Amino acid sequence: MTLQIYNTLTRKKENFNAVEKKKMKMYVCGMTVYSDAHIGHARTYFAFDMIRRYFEFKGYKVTYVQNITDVDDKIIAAANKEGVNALEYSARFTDRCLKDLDNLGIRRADIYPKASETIPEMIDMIKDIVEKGYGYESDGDVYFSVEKFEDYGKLSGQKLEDLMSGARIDPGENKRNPFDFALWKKSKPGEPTWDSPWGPGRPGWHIECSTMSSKYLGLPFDIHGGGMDLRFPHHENEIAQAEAATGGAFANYWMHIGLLTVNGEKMSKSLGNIINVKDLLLKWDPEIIRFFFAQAHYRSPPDFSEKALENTEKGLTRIHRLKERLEELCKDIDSIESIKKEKLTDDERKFLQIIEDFKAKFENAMDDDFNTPEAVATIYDFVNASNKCVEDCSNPNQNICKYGLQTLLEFGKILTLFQPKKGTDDAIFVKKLQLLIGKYGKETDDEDLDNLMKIMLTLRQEARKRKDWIIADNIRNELREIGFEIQDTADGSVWRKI
RNA sequence: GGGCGGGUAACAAAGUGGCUAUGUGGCGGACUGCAGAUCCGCAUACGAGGGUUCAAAUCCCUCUCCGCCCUCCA
Repeated sequence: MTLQIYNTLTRKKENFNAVEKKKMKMYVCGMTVYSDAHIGHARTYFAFDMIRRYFEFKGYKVTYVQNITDVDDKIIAAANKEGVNALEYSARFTDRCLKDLDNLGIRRADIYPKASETIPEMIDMIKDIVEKGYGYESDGDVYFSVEKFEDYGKLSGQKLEDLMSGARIDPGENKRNPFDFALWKKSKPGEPTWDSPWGPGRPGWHIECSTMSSKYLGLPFDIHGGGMDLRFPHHENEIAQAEAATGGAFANYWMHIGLLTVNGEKMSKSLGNIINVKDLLLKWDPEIIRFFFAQAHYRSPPDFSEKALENTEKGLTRIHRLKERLEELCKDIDSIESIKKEKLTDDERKFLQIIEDFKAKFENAMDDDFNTPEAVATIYDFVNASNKCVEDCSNPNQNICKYGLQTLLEFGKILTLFQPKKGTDDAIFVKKLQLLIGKYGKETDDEDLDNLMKIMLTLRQEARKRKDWIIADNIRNELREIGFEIQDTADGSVWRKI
């Protein structure tokens, strides 16, 4: 199956055809940097990270550009309130926002162009637009004339007259049509200002994306994306500007990410329910948050809640358990030897088939417009089938286990799973274990986690032998409290960090 | 008013003209000293009404309800 993408422009799923063979060039509208990154940003950039990863998996060389809007009304307002320079202010938040997303485990784009560093190119594009008759100057401002651009409305599926009927926008004294939008804004006191053929001023919002995308990717490029909210007017205007200026096509596929809600409500400043990434990370493992995103299709609006994260965590743990189980089963081998089918037992052949099914189904799901919920379901199918298989075989073939593990890791990586955890400090666990061991009358200054756990489990095993279930259960509970889960199996007790 | 997208079991969330989605939760069983993990089994679905079809939750029509966008927003 070939990769299909739902294109907002045509409102259909289309086969993906790259502009340049085996390359994928993607531009995503980035953050306006005047406050910390929130979970809505996270959801959108998770989606594009996943999309980029899947293209890489498919063998594409990806160029991913995500702009930083660092010149904007809200930034200026916030900076003025604090009495600092607007560009310094936005530089500070650029750093903070990108770090928030780093901490969430979302991989960075390849290029983060800033509006403030692309002004000359924007002025050039505005000049082209005006020269070709699509823009006009009006008292130091420059506007785009939507009536001149025949295709205006093609992305959002609206005609100009439709827009007019429900218009609630300010006509604007200098505009010829209420839907005309600013390409260049005349300088006002207290604002960052650049010189231009129309006098001092600053760029309008929409022009930066038309300019930066074409500057870094060339036209046309493959995918242009952003949050659902940007479809109109932002993306509509971007198309108008770029295609008016160049006369050619802009982006081939438009992708829009469904907006996240919080406890069933739209997330907004006025409702006061904005959840910052920083705050969320205080309580939740980033992998759980990312996996929560993966469980909803990128075009649907997921509803965020603590309950949802709790459920996500439980499911994710099952996947991790299988991963650990397979790791244990194939720990003696470094790499897979070629698997000779004719030499396999029935059970082994069955396991191999489970893995092959998993591969086919996972890729099919992802090829179908990045259907991550279905892809996740194939992971669970794989988990269930593997668990059963491993249980049925007394001594599973290590090569096949390794093959299954590698497949799981490879697909997990596309969904951003299994990233190395950030320095969990063992020292605190060591300390707690030493104390617990002391409580049961043994002293140790051993600082090796495995050794300490071995001591604890031996203590418990002795209690179990003399059927002292109270001590045995206490030890199990106390270990759980300090972060270790104990399971008694036929081959003895095993532990894992919670 | 215009545009877009939805209504699936307790909840979340895919899919689809006939074949178990999946996860969390619930019930029963195996295993266990108990628990946990794991496995097996069970229950609860496709907003309403028409139509097409051998067969529709899936296609068509009508109705209804919900969300988002049309103002800054990922």
